[in-house]
Amino acid sequence: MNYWLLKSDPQEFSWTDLKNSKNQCTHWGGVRNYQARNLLREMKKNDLAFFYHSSTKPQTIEGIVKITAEAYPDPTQFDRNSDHYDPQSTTGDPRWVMVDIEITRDLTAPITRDELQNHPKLEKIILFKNSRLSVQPLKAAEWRMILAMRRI
DNA sequence: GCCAACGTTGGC
DNA sequence: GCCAACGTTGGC
Repeated sequence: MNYWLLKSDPQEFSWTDLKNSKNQCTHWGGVRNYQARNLLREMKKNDLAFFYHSSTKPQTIEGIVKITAEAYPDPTQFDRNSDHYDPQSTTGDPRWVMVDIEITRDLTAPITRDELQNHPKLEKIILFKNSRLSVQPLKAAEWRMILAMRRI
């Protein structure tokens, strides 16, 4: 079992959008960064991830999702009309992938970036090293410490 | 709002 | 293959 943090700009796709999606499930893709792509490929079914709102104030962990489908080609890379269109990617050798996620639980309240930063033992998480990375792995211990910030 | 950091692109 | 230039993101 692996643990992750997935960043989403709520103006593009928010936790509320996910809640309102059919079966509270969605494709999670549009990633066009190799490091993030490689991490997506490492995801296993039933891995858990925090859903994190980026590019907003305050930035927050909104809830927990489960990986329901492992990496498969992201169709938007072949769609000329998509913002994520990549003319250099081919169906024979697709460059970008997505996974499927589904809500497993809400938090009692969102956890802000400030709260994470003030936690004495979370200074090593990737969020504070490379805050721009849109898919971030978390150690099991880190995951538990973050969860413990909300008694759920 | 500014600017540093990051990742990508392109000229050579 | 190097590195300058560029666009974007995010910390402050």
